[in-house]
This record gives sequence, structure tokens and C-alpha cells, in this order.
Amino acid sequence: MEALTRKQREIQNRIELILKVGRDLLSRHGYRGLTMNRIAELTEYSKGTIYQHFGCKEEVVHSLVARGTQRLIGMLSRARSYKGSCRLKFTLASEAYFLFWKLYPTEIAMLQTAKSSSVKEKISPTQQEEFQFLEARLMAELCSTIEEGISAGELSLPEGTTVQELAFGSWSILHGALSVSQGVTELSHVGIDNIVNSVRKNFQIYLDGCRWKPLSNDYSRENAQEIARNEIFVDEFRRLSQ
Amino acid sequence: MEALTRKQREIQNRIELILKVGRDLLSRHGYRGLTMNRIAELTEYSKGTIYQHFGCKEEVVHSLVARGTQRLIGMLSRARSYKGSCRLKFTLASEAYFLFWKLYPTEIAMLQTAKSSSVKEKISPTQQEEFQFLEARLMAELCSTIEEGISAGELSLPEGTTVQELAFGSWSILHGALSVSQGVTELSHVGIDNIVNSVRKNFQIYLDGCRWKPLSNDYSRENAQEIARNEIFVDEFRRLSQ
DNA sequence: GACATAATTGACCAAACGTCAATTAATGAC
DNA sequence: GTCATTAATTGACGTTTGGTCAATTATGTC
Repeated sequence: MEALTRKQREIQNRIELILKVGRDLLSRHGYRGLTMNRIAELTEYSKGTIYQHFGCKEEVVHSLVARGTQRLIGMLSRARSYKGSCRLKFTLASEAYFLFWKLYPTEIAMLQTAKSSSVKEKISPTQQEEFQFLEARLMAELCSTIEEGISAGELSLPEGTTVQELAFGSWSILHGALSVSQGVTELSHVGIDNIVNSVRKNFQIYLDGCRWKPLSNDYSRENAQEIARNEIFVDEFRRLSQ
Repeated sequence: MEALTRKQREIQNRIELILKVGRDLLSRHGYRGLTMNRIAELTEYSKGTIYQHFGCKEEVVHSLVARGTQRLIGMLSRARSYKGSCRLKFTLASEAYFLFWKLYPTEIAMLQTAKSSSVKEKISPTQQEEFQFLEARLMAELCSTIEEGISAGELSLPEGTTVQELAFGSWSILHGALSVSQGVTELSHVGIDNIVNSVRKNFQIYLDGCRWKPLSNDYSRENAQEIARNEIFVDEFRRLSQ
């Protein structure tokens, strides 16, 4: 790390402040409540200055999403480094995702928004690439554990299926489910009470479908939750409860 | 049906025209390219008249999505009425979805957009309810086939799991996957070449995970595609190829 | 302290949303 | 067929927001 000048540090802080204010606006007043004018007011900088750092409000959203994704990747990586069966590791990855979902609902919501065309159409190609890169890393993270499981003889690829496709399937269950749920404020009208628990079950059903040993039972599922809470994501859980 | 006056028919046609123009704008120029001014220009009505029918552009989008969803529900229903094993019927439902995805990409894309907060925050509670109702119907459609399969002894509910949760899981795989794919223009960078085929496989893996008999093999999968193409969705496939 | 360079500001323009008073068309009673 | 009443249509107008840029202020260098 280079030593930063006072000015550079000042700018760093300002960017943090802008993102913080942006995040607040998003979570309080929704996407429509996020305007550059308001960011300028609340940060007590002029509009021009804000625009020096972020070319449009979509860029603010993009930055938040990118940071969130990075954090999620970090959590997945920690899940992967746990000692145990690969299926357990993979299950811990899903627990990481659930935890992230609870800790950073704004980021998850924005991930959806960021992909909708209205935002996608605005951000620069560079940023789109950055985001694709992050998605690839996220996928790679999932793929690693699957490959490890294959090496360990816990599962073998179904005929004509690739590791990427399994990772993609797992991700669909996790993220797909929660993004579906996001649209519907009340999911109870389709008969789902505890969304996370439903996804938990479906995730295990999918892994069973891959014949990933050891096949699921209730004990192993609760076990993963315990490990996530007491061993891997202790800090995150503390933050969640306070 | 009541007989409609000339005026009423005229208004009906106008609404159709507005939606058609809106759909065109969306597919050609994306969400940002859809403006009420432009709709007014292209339909050759004044802005005021457009606003008489749709209170904001979000309502136009909502209408398109609602119509699309209705059409999809119809297709799912047709899949369900096919004679054969319930697992086949359910697989045909997934084929219906893939077909819909190809025929109505704009509607699928808008389904994502419509759920993002920027749109959700604008449309009236009535419309939100309408949409929830449609989602419930869609889920019910999936649930029916699952229940039928249970009655037929093709599968039994995993311990502590509900029919709704299985429907939800299936839907996550289908819709989740394709909504993930939508964000990333190039999915090849995560190693997925043929997205629909990947989802097909994952869907079967999930059904296998439910122990839904008969368990999957390549034959049955191709078989479902054939049936969809040659028996159930003949018209739709014709439209697709021309 | 004078000069050059970088950062900051807010007035300003354009684009889109949404409204509404005024105008035009449709309806129906006689 | 006429006219009064009701409904539909219009586009000019006010407002909000996004985004720009010339002028101003701060910073750094000699």
C-alpha cells in the first residue's frame, strides 16, 4: 500500500460517505427515493462533486452491488475452507448466502435492480465487465467445492453435465428463490411461510438429485446451521442479532 | 359477453395499440426507451389520452407482464392436461416455460423489471394484488401436477416438506436460472453455453432429488421435447420458427 | 507571494412526468 | 334537426430530476 495524501484520504472518505448515504436512501425510500440531488444535500457536497465520483445514480447502485458481491464471495470462500465433507462445505455456502441475505437486504434487492435493463443500460462497459468478473468469481467459488467433492468421490457428474451447470443450478435455487420472493411482499399467499427454510430444503433436494453423498437428513441440515453460527460466521451472526 | 358499442370497441383497440407500441419500444430500445411521450407520438394520440388508460408507464409494463403471465398459465395448464405420467406432465410444464421464454423475451425481461422496486413502488395496490393473484394461480398450476403425482404414487413428499415448497423449488430452478441469465448478456463466461439445456438438466436433477418416478434418463427428456413440439404447442412452435 | 493546476460549486438546460383548463365529439330529449 | 348535457380529447404548462460547464475557490510549486 502506498501512503495516501490527506487529499486522497479525504476523497476516499467522501466516496464512502456517498455510498453510505446512497445505501440509506435506498433502504429507506426505495430506488425512486435515490436521487443525485438528495445525495448531494445529505452529504453536503454540491452536485458537481458527486458527479465527479459517480457518473450517474446507476453507478452508485452498481458500486453498492459490487461491494456486496465481493463480501459474499468472501463469505463463500470462508465456507469452502471449513474442514469436513464437501457436501457440508457446499451446504455451508448456502448458509453463507442466507446470512448475507439477512445482513444485506438492500444489496440483494439492488442486485435484482442492477440487472434490470433500466440500470444495465446506463452503466459503462467497464463496470459491466467488472460485474461479470465478480459473477464469474462467485461461480468459480461454487465450482471449486463441487470439483473437490468429485475428487473426493462424494459425487460424480451426471452424464453430459458440467461442473458449471451444477453450480448454476445451485445458484438458481438459492438466488432464484430469493429473487422471486423479493417481488412478492407477501409470500404466504403461495403457501410459503419461512422462505429461508424452504430454500434450505430445496437446496438439499437438489444436492440429493446430484447423488452427492452423504444424502440429506435433518440432522445434517441443522448441523450446518450450527457450524455456520458458532464457527464460521460468528461475527456476522453477532451483527445480525444486535 | 355483452355487445360492445362502437366507442367501447374503439377504446379496446386503442388499448391494444398502446400495449403493442409499448412492447415494441421495450424490445427495441429497452426500458429507458419507453416513455409516455413516445407512446403518444407513435400511437398518434395525445399524452392526455394515453394517461386516461394508463396512469404511468409502469402501468403499461405491468399490463404487459400480467398478460404474459396469463398466457404462460394457459400453457402450463395445457401441459397438465396431457395424458401420461405426472413427471412427464411436469416436465412438459418446464418445456412450456422454455417456449414462453423464447416467444416472449420482452415479457420475461419485464417480469424481472416489474418486480424491481422502481416499478413496484409506482403501480397501484390493486395492480399489485392482481399480480399476486396471477402468481398464486401459476403456483397452483404447478402444485396440481405435484399433488396428482403424489396421488398416483410417483413421489411422496420429503419429510417436513409441503407441496408448495416443491412447486417453489421447481419454479426457482426455471425462473431463477433464466432471470440470472438475463442479467449477464454473455453467460459463456461462467461456462454455460446453452442455457435452456442447462436448466433442463437441472430441472431433472431436482425432480430426481424429490425421488419422483420414473427417475430421469436422456430418453425421457428428449421425449418431452418431442411431445411439446409435436403435440401440445404446435402453434407456438410454428410461430417460433417463422 | 505569484503562478499553474486541480477541485468545487451552483446556475442552467433538456427530458420526462403528470395535470388540467379549454376544446371537441357524442349522446339523447324534444 | 336542434340544442343542451355529458364525456372524451388535447397540448400547453408546471415540476422534478438528470446531467453539464463556466466561473470560482483551493492546493501545490518555485
